[in-house]
Amino acid sequence: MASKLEAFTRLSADEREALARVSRNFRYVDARRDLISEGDRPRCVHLMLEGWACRYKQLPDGKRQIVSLFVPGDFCDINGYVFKRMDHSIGAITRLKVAMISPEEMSALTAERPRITQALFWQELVSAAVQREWTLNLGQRSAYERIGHLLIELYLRLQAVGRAHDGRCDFPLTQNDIADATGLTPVHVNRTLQELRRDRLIELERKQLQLLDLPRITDVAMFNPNYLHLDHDGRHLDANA
Amino acid sequence: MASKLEAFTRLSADEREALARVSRNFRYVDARRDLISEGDRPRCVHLMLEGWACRYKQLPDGKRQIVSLFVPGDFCDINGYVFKRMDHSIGAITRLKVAMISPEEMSALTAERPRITQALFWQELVSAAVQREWTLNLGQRSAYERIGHLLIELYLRLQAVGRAHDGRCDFPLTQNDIADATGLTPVHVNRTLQELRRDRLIELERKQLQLLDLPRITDVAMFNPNYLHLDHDGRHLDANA
DNA sequence: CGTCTGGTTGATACGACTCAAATTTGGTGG
DNA sequence: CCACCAAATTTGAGTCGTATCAACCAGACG
Repeated sequence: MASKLEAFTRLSADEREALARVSRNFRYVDARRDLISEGDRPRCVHLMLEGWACRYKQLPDGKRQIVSLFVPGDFCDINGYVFKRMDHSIGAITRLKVAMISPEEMSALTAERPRITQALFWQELVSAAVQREWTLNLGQRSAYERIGHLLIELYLRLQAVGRAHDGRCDFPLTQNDIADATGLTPVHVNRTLQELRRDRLIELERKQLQLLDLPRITDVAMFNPNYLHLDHDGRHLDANA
Repeated sequence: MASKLEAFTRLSADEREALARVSRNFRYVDARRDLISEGDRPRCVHLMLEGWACRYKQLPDGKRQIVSLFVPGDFCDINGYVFKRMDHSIGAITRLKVAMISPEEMSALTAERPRITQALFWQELVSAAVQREWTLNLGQRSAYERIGHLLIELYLRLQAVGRAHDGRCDFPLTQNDIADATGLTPVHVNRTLQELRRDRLIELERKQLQLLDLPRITDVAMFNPNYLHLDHDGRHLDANA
């Protein structure tokens, strides 16, 4: 498992071993199944080992909003178990391999390992920054920009964990999922994707995304990578420095 | 200062005293001034003592999105100083009285005071939950519901710190601010507020908001207070229990 | 093969935006 | 206390982006 934590700071052999140990207790979840649902009592932290998931909220009238996406290496709800009840659901986009980490294991993992603690903390802060950027995305960008922005973000996040190269990456979201994440209708997502293709900015088929011109799409989607904090501000924690 | 922390757990005299001490180093900020701007290097935690502020992000084309609002008792960017650069700005809505707390003071405040640490942590988690709800708000609700939702949220948050009663509270946002927070145009906000007034759901003038029928507006805005976690899950930390 | 899910197309409707101007409010200085 | 100015709110007319509804199509799968 190429933990995302390595994107923040290089870990020592011991730290890596501890992470691997905690990941040994995993399970598989079918695509389109909930890992945990709104109203449930949270019991453990999930670490995504394989596949994509999403956090979503639903309205009484049936409308659904995907509020976050999780890709391999992401922890979800590190602190979730502090609340008595989930105020949202976590659903599998694809078939999933996830580690289940109990609060006790979590404490054991972080005790005496400040670099891991710090890296987890870091990831939480980045998640919050991403959530703010999504707010901006939904509030101020057009459909075209919004979808472009989403594609770039996911590409860069996958790249940070070694799962994207040369503008190419897996992209298992259906147009319906994209609609739920961007606050658009599936029909309009379809037409907008066609526009992006026509403009030679992307190719997207068979769950494979290719960004054809990263500088240009970055520009038209007004994508500013600041918020991902990928510039390794955490280097000073490098175990091998 | 009626600290918002008291909304989560009752504090002991010592804890309250420590908070008061740390609040002694405050400054005033004029309305419409930035407390800190995107790109700046964060240097301290801010605690809102008086007045309202917002967190916002701006796009190259000039569009602006308010991504969070801060009311008295809120800490902003408790962990902000972990990042090298701010990925957003904090602006004063009204004239502001804010405590400036250095990272060192922050450590001193929390060291040996687990209830304060816990309460701060709690507030961060609630902020994240609010951010997710805003994502839902922007993505799935109509203008009418969206504005209604915002009004209810702020009313309840103010109520939690003793600044709202009987459906009434201060509401210093201009229609322009509401527009920036809801992703609508000021003109449309104006018309939608008129609708809410016509439907006898709210009164809003001279920066005073009155919710005329909380059950009904809660229903039409599909407001579910879960996400604010106001149900005192943190009671077990009560210093006086 | 039929069925299902995901993707595509067309026609039409409507919610929210734009632009421009008028009006009201609140603050400031004479 | 009034005159003035800037900021905030309101109104009107016209447009546009996105939603809606309803088919239809393609590939995957049992």
